[in-house]
Amino acid sequence: MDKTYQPEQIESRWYQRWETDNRFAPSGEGEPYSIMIPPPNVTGSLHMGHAFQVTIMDTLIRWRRMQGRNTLWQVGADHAGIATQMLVERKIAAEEGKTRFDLGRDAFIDKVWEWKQESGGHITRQLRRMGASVDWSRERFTMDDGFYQAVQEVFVQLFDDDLIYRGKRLVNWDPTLHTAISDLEVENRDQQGQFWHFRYPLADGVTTDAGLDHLVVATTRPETLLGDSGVAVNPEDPRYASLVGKFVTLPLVGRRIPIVADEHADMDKGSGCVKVTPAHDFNDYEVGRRQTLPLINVFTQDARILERAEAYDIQGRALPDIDPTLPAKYAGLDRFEARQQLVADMDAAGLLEQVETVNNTLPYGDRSGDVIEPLLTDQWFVAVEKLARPAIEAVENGDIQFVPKNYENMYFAWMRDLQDWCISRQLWWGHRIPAWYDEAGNVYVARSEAEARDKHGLAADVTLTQDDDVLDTWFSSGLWTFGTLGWPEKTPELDTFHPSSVLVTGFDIIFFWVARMIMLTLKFRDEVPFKQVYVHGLVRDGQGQKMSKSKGNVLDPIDLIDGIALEDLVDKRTGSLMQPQKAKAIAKATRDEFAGGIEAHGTDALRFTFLSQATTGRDIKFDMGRLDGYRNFCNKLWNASRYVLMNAEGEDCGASPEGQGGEIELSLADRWIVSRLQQTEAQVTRAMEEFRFDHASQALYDFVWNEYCDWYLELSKPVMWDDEASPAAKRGTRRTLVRVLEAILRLAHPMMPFISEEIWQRVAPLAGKATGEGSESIMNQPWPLAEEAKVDAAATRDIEWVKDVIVAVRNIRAEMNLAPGKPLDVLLTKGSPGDRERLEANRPFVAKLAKLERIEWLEDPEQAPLSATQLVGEMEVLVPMADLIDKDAELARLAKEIDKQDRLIGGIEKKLGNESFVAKAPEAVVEKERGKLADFHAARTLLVEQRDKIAAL
RNA sequence: AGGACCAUAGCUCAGUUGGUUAGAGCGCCACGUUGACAUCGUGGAGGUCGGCGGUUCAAAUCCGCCUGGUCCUACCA
Repeated sequence: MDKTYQPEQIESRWYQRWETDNRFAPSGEGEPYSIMIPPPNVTGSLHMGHAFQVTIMDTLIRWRRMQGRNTLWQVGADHAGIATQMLVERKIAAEEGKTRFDLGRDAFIDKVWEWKQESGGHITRQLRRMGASVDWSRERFTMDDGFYQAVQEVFVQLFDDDLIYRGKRLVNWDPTLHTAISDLEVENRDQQGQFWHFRYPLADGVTTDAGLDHLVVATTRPETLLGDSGVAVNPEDPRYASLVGKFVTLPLVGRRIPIVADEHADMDKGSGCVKVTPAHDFNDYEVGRRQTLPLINVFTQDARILERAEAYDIQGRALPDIDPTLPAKYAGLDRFEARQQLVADMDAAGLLEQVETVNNTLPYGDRSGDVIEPLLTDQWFVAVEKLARPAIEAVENGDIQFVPKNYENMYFAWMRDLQDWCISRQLWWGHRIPAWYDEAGNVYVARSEAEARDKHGLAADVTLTQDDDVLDTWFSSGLWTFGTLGWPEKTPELDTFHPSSVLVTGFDIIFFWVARMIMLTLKFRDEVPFKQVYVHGLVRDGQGQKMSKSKGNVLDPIDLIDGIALEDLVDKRTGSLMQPQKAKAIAKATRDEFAGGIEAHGTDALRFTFLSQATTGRDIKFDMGRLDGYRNFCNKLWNASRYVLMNAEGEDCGASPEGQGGEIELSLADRWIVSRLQQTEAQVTRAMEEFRFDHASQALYDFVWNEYCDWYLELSKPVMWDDEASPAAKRGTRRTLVRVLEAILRLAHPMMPFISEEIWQRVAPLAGKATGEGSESIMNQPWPLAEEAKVDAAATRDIEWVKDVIVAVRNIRAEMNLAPGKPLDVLLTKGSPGDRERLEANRPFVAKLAKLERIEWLEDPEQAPLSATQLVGEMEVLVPMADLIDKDAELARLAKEIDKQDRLIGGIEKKLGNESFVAKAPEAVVEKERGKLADFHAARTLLVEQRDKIAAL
């Protein structure tokens, strides 16, 4: 083995080997356990969030596989409609200077598939680098033929059950992408805006109670004035009661529009009058519905002003009686240009009463970054109410459990207030909606054109045209858990692996994805998609900032694994910025934070870092310090293994149960470490069951470093290196060294798959685990099971005593400034017979680890020479110090120590002096306090004696 | 406006059902290269657990209020 741990040399090799050996596929034996990967965008690349999520899933899968479960980790990718289409559009614009319209639908879709072929492998290669033990043979894509069949089936059935309908509705329209988007894809951003107060003249010579000939309405969106179809006042508002039913003349347009009473108008805001534009505002849409006002659309799909308005009733029927005339000067103007022009015109007409500056929020499309426009369009919707009810119940009754549980509230809150889901998108890349129209505009929904004709008895000469729209990406990913397993076919995989065991996901897509999966799966499978949802937090940078390209604080998991030079990192972060002026600041921040670039840490260290930071549901601030620390941990494990192999390879390790070479004798240390191993196994298993990966990793780390390496390996040296140790003792220690290490590796494997496999291959044969020509892998070894019978409380107490004595001597060395390597003589006194037995049983260990030349009992404590002292229980450890003591320094130190004991004693005496404490606290607690008091007193007495001795010098 | 979560050492975080001399890693200080590891070893310094009040024999832990931070939902005509 190399002297230092070199992750890059072992990681790629092992992953290939596992894959070739087909170790990721389900075993076909044992209780099923399955995880469906949240499908990443097919053209995307792996970011820190993926890496974190993949680590958790892989740890669960490897752990369950070792437990003998029949595990399936289903892998695949999402076609990601909008994101992918935008990407390819940008690409062809850059490379060929063309738009998708230049190419046409079919040619454009071919381009997208080409791009998928080219770049689709990127993220799968990165998943391999993370060590993800997914079953590649079952890889799926949401645009596969089979998956498309599932999507169609669901659409048609929902339509037949009246759960899908088509209608002209107000939707969130993205004027850049020319498509509807769902509420969830809208991002609300705070802005400073203006608030214009306009005068709307009253028609027919009517005046207000105050004698004015106009009403004042205010708006942040003057351009929508063109589409106003009424003015609302509150029904309770006495100021305007007489005006309800009268009309105003819409300025600049000249349309007569009614004054209606509606609770939407707030008496306390502004004038109490509000303009109503049902075709361009969601609230006004509702007012329009209640008051049967016409919907007057004045925008094109680019959000430019129409030449002639389009008027509809709430059912979407055209209203030919409404005069569609709009002032010609606005036609074709962009909404923001129109706004300026309109305000200027209102001002010129003397109708602008006031302009205020206000803070408001504006809706932005999360993909395009453009301001979203509520626009009246024909769209397909899922009626969610009926689907939501069982989905809520499934969580209420525990069929689905969220971990951590508080996300259930978030889920309920959203599900209780669900709007119908707009599923059509005016895109080309996606699942085309299986609906056909005849020339009269009648719609036929079916699995194919042929089926549509058949179902509705349409003659062959009737021309049918398929709907141009595609489905929301989340519609197809909502079928992920069963669509990947072959539904609508009846497959054995569906029977075996559905419902899946646990969904591992971020809280940000509970609404987008989790909720919709639950609804659709319950509807079509009549069972839940997964039994548990483990919700993890967001991976943020070291300062707690969200990682984003525009902030230039993104870390690439692959760079943490392989390392990256500073200049390359700077280039990566400052290249292709939307706002190039930020490049300088980003470059500086990067140089400051990563002066030497980023070293290679390896996948195992990265995974371990994620796991150690994976506390329940909280966001994690990614800590480079911990990454370094866990890389060091890998190195520690590596070197501990080198030590073990050095001592065990080619030797008799007592591998066979009978012992190959004869008797086996286990030392105290051997029994102790085996005992602690059982406890660690139980701890790690329990933590995994509770999804507490931080506790699991911590327990392993502590055991390996602080017990196995720091103590056990040191305690093994006297046996391994001492010629006087018996062959049976050497055999016992070798056997323990090897077996405990072998168990450690299995315990570590789900968290650190590569290093554990690499070392295990060398260690397993020595531990009696035959590997048959290297065909075995740690992946398929049994998960370590704690054996209660091997827990040895007496050995633990004895080792604690040995450690205490050694630490006492080390303390004295440090306090007295004695060189760590200088051999010392030590006296023990005031001990019990038990102390003497322990010393005799462990003398070589104490001597070796504390670097002592001699250890002697002092029968008469009164005879003690001037010494530095430490207490181990009742027993005193003395290091004679005659000439070496700095009297003043030592007196000062002792005074401080005595002071500390006094404080402790004072605290406990106060407690014990409190009658209600003694009366009400449990007996055990009181006893414990008494015990502590005695210990503190003993320590104090010793310190005082020592002080008096030194003072007398 | 409503709700959720968070506040513990310089930094990143643990701390089950109230009872610990409040922990870990990194960083810091001192000392140390003879045989697994300087990606290391030994020892150490560093915290009135955001503030105030309450419940209790006992509060980092339970309750209330306040402050600061993050996020979600809604509203802003």
